[in-house]
Amino acid sequence: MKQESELAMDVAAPELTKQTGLMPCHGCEELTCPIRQALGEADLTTCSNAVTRMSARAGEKLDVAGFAPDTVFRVVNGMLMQEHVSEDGRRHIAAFKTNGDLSWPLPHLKPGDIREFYEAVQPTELCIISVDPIARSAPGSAGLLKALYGAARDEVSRTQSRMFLLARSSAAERLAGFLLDLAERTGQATRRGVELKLGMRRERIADHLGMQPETISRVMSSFKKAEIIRLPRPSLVIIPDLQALSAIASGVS
Amino acid sequence: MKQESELAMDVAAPELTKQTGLMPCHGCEELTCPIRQALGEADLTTCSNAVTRMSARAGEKLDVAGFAPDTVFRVVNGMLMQEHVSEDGRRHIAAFKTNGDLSWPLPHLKPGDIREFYEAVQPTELCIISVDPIARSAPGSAGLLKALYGAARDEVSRTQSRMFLLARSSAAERLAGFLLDLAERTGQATRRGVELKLGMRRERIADHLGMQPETISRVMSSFKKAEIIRLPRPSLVIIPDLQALSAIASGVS
DNA sequence: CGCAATCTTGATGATTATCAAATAATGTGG
DNA sequence: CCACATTATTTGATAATCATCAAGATTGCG
Repeated sequence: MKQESELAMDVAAPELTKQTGLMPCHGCEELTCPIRQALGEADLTTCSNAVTRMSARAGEKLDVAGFAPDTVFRVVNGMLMQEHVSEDGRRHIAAFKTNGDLSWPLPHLKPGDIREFYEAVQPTELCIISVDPIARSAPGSAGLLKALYGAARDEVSRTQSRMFLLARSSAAERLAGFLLDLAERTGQATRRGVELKLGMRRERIADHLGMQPETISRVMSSFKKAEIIRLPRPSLVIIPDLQALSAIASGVS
Repeated sequence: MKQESELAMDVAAPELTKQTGLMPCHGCEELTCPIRQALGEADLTTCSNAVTRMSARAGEKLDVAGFAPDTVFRVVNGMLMQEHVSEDGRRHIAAFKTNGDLSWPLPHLKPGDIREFYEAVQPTELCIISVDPIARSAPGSAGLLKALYGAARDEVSRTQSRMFLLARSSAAERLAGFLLDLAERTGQATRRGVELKLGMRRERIADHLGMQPETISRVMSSFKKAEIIRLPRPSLVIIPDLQALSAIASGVS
């Protein structure tokens, strides 16, 4: 059950690069971003260091320990893994965050608690947002808080669904659910079916689903044999029939 | 793995009783309640049906399906289980909510989705709150949203810790963690140690931890034999040394 | 006190983890 | 672009953990 502790944690001193310019969100086209919406054009200069836009190359890690508790991350594009690691090296990936997703750093509570990291699966751009200064000064602050509250509520719902999955679903159900989730978010519809590029290794999928990489591999093979998916390469999944996968995910054995 | 579907779901048409009086929070002493704080004394009459106080007897169930998406529950006292049930009867208890805890109803998404119920473990009083009308009209609305946002963020953290537990911990670790959590929230310090009254059956603990009741029983027995706990009755746990339990919870095997 | 529900314990089975190769994919320098 | 080294994935054999089934033992309640 225990995993080897990767003590060489290899957290790249965030080589994330600050965006040029000090006016946050100025000229940003992300219209679904709650911060962009709350900051009227007029106020783009008022809290110049409340928002930092960064980019991360595939594989880069960001140690979240130093961030204030009012911080929110927003993934602009690409994909970020939200990783939780315990003292003894056990690992769980709480979420794969993509386009427009928000993420809240886990507060560091007692010693012996889990630590949080973010790691880019693909080249990723993200914004690191300090909520407090914006909420204090910006005119659209009420709307900002409302939007953030709604987003946090949505996150609660998602994590609760995932708790159910982790508590009460079989290996096949978990993997089917994961593939469906990713397919909805990043899949490309083709004439063969939905094509899904897995940017992460089996080990990371296992960490997300509370399993071992060998089990991921075995279930993948079983799906392939049952022609639920095609698997031209380990990192490319083609789903001819989403409903078939969906049936497996919801436990129609 | 599948559990028998309890089709006779036995959801008592909420026999919850509306509190007398239409002025929400009037005279309410719950000073930690974010709504109570946001509603100035002056405005207690403005949104008279935004808050409903109810009480539930032990075992009563509340089907949450009818509530608007801006609803929040707040447990005043007692204990409420937040249950998630799938079509085929598999069940997960997302949380045991106690004093002052907030809970947000899970939105009902697609068919085949999990359904949510709340069930009182003990006699419980709770407030059912419609956020929108208060947020629109009350003067302390900014503070309300901020408090709710903070509470939702905390809930995200808790559920993420629980995901880690469900994904990566053994049966003994899960149960130890559960007993610690309850002990902190409802335990009574005595000279023998922390005394913990379990108001729920083994089956419900199992539903919370993603296990079977027999396994709960076995792990309990093993704790008893190792003198980590004493168990005078099935529903009474005495923890002489919280740290011993804590060590088990964090995987010091 | 006696019944019904709950809990405990034992025996067995299913699922998934672990260990160990073998195979396949990916990247690199010539 | 190819051969090779490296890393990731797959597959097989076996073990551990937890679930399931089936009695008993307790508990709590009327």
